[in-house]
Amino acid sequence: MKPVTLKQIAEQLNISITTVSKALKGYTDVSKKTKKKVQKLAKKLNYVPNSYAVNLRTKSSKTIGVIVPTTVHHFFSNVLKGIITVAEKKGYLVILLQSNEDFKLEKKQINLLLNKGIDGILISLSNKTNSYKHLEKVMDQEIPLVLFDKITKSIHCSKVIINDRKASYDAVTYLIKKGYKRIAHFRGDLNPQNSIDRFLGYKQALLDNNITFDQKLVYLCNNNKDFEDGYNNAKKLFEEDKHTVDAIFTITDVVATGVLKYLNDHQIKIPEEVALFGFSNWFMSSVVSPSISTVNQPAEEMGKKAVKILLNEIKNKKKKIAFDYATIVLPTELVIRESS
Amino acid sequence: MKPVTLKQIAEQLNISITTVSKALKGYTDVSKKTKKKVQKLAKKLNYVPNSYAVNLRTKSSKTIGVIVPTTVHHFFSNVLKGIITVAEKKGYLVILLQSNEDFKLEKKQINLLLNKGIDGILISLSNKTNSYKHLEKVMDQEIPLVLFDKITKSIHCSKVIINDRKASYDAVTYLIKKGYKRIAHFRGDLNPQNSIDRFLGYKQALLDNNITFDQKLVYLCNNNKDFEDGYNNAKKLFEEDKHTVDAIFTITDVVATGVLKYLNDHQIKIPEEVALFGFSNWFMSSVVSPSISTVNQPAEEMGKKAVKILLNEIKNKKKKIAFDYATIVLPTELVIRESS
DNA sequence: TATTTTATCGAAAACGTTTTCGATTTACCG
DNA sequence: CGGTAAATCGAAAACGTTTTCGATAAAATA
Repeated sequence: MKPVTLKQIAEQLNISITTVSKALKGYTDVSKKTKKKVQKLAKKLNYVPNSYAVNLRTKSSKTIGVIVPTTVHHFFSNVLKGIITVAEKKGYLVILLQSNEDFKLEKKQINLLLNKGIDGILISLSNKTNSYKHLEKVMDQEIPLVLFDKITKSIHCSKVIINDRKASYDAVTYLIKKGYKRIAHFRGDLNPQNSIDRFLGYKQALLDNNITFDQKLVYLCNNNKDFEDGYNNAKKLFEEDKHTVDAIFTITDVVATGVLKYLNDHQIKIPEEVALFGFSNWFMSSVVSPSISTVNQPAEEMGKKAVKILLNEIKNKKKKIAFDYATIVLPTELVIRESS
Repeated sequence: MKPVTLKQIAEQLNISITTVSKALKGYTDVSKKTKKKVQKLAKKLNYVPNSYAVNLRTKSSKTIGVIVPTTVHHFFSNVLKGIITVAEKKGYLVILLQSNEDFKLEKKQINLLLNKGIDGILISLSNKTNSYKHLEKVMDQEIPLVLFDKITKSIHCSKVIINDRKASYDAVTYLIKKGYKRIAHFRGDLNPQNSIDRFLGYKQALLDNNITFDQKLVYLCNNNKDFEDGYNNAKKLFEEDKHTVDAIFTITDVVATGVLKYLNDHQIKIPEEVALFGFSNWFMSSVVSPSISTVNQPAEEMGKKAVKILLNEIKNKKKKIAFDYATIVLPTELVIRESS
C-alpha cells in the first residue's frame, strides 16, 4: 500500500499533475470547480505530499538542528522544551544532538547537520570548545545559526544569553551586604564564556566592596559531575581552609547541592557558619533543607527566544531580506532562600 | 557558493554522472584509475551528497522520530541520551518531540513524523493515551515502531520495558520483611501500564504476606508535578490517617522526594516513624537526607536497547527479511538506603 | 466581427541522486 | 583469428514535487 502521489490523483481525474499540485496549493489559475474536485479526492485518498520530493524541490526541510552539551541536565532539558514547543508550533521539527562536552564530537555533529540539510542550527557550546572554525563553516554556508547560553563572542551571529557577569555580581554583592566577608567561589570550566563571566562578576563584586580577592578561594568544577564537584570541593575547602570561609557562591545549583550535602553531613550550619548561593534556580534548590538561594535563569524562555530568532532568520534568508544579528540578554533575578 | 554536485564533477572530468556516482560508492564496474580521479576531485571540491536527493531516491532519510511525554525529567533525559548516542553511532539522526502528557498532541505528532518520512518511531506513551489508532496507523504504513517504558499491550510491535509489577512487588515485600505493616502507596496516573503494574505489584505483595489491602492508603499522583504530588499527598495522608502508616511506597523518586520534604518539615523521623521507598534511582535520591531506597531502572540502557531494536527492524524491512517483534524486559534491582 | 482581456490548463524542466541495462572495448583462450 | 568473457562506461528512467511559461478557450470590449 504505497502512499498516494499527485500523479495518481491526476490520472483519476484526467487532468495534469501540474493542475493537481496547483489546486492543492491554492494557486489562482485553477478553477473553483477543479479545485474542489482535487481537494475532495486528495482527502479521500489520504494524500500527503512526499517530503523528500518537497525538500529536494524547495531546498528546505523544515527541520532545525540543536546541539547541547548534554540532555541530562535540568537547565538544558528546559531550554529544549522551549525550543521544541515553539519550533513545532511554527511547523518545524527538531533534530537533537548532544556533544557530551566533547569538542571533537561537536565538530562532527555540526558537519552531520550541515550534510543533512537542516534549515538552521541552534547550539550551546561544549566546555572544551576553544576554536570556532566549525561555526564559521556554518556561517559560510549561509545556514542560520543561533548560539545560546554557552556562546563565544568570536562568531558574528545571533545569540541568546543572560548577563552572567551582572547576575553573579549581584549575587555576591548581596552576600557582602548581608555581612559575609570571606566568600569562596566554586567556578565552572575555564573555557565557557559564562563560566568566565560568573567568575569575573564574583571578583568584581569583591573589589567594589574592598574585599581582597583570594585565588585560593576559587575552586574549579570541571568533571562534568556537578554534584560531586560541589561535594569534593567543599571537602577540600574545609580541610584546607579550616573554616575561615563564611560563604560559598557556586556556578550551578547542582554544585551547590553537592556542597549542601557535605555541609549537612558534617553538621556545618547553613547559613550560620557558611552561607550558600547557587545559580540557575533548579527546582530542587527550593526543596532541599535548607533551601538554597540562587539566580533565576529563564531556561525555557531562552529556548523559545533562540528558536524564534532562528526561524526568523530562516524566513528572511528565504525571502532574501537582509537582517542584523541580534544578541538577546534575558533578565535574571536573585531568589533569596534560607541558605543566605 | 552553491554546494558541488555530481554533475559538476562529471563535467570537469569529462565523464558521466553515472560513473562519478558509482566511483564514489565503490561500484566494481569503475576502473581504479577513474575511481581515484573522481575521489580526488570530490575531496578537493568538498563534495557532499545532497541528502534531499538521496532521500527521494532511496526512500529513506536515516532519521528516526522519538516522542516522550516530557524532556524535563531525569528518567527520560537519560533514555534520550541512550537513544541519541546509539542512533548517531549507527548513522541515524533523532527528531525529538514531547507530548506533554497530551493525547491529542501525541496523535498529531505521530502524523507529523509519518508525513516527514522518518524511518522509524520510538515512543513512550502519554499518561492520557487511551486509544491506539495512531499507533495502528504507523504499523499499517509499515513504519518500524518500538514502544518503551510507557507502553500498551494492545499494539503488536516491539517493546522495551522493565518488569514493573515484579520490581514493585519486590520493593514492598522488602518493606514487609523489614517489619513494616501499614504501607501506603502513592501511585501514578490511572492509564499507564507501568503505573497499573506497580500498583498491582504493591497489592500482590500485601496479599501474599497476609496484609489486607486498604484502598484508603492509595493516593493518586496525576498532576504532572511529581514533587508537589508527593508533598501534598503526604500532607493529606498524615492529616487523614493520623500517623498509623509506617511506610510509603511511591511511584517515582521525585514523588518520594516530595514526601521526604513534608516529613522533614514536620520532623517525622525516617525511617523510624515512616519508611520511604521510591522508584527509578534518580541520583538525587542517593543524596538527600536521609537517602531514599529505590528501584534502579536502567534508563540509558532502555534507550539504547530500544533504538537498537528499531534500527534492526529498519534494516530488516529494507532487506525484506521477515522478523519477529521482541519484548525486552530489562532487569531492575532494589537499592536500599537510609530511608528504609 | 475583430480584437483584446481573462480564465484555465498542461508540457516540460528542474531539483540531484541511484540503478538498471545495454553498449563498447579490451583481454583471454583455444 | 574467431569467439567468448571480462572490464569499463554512459544513457536514461526513476523518485515526486514545484514552477515557469506558453497554449487554448472563453469572455469582454470595441
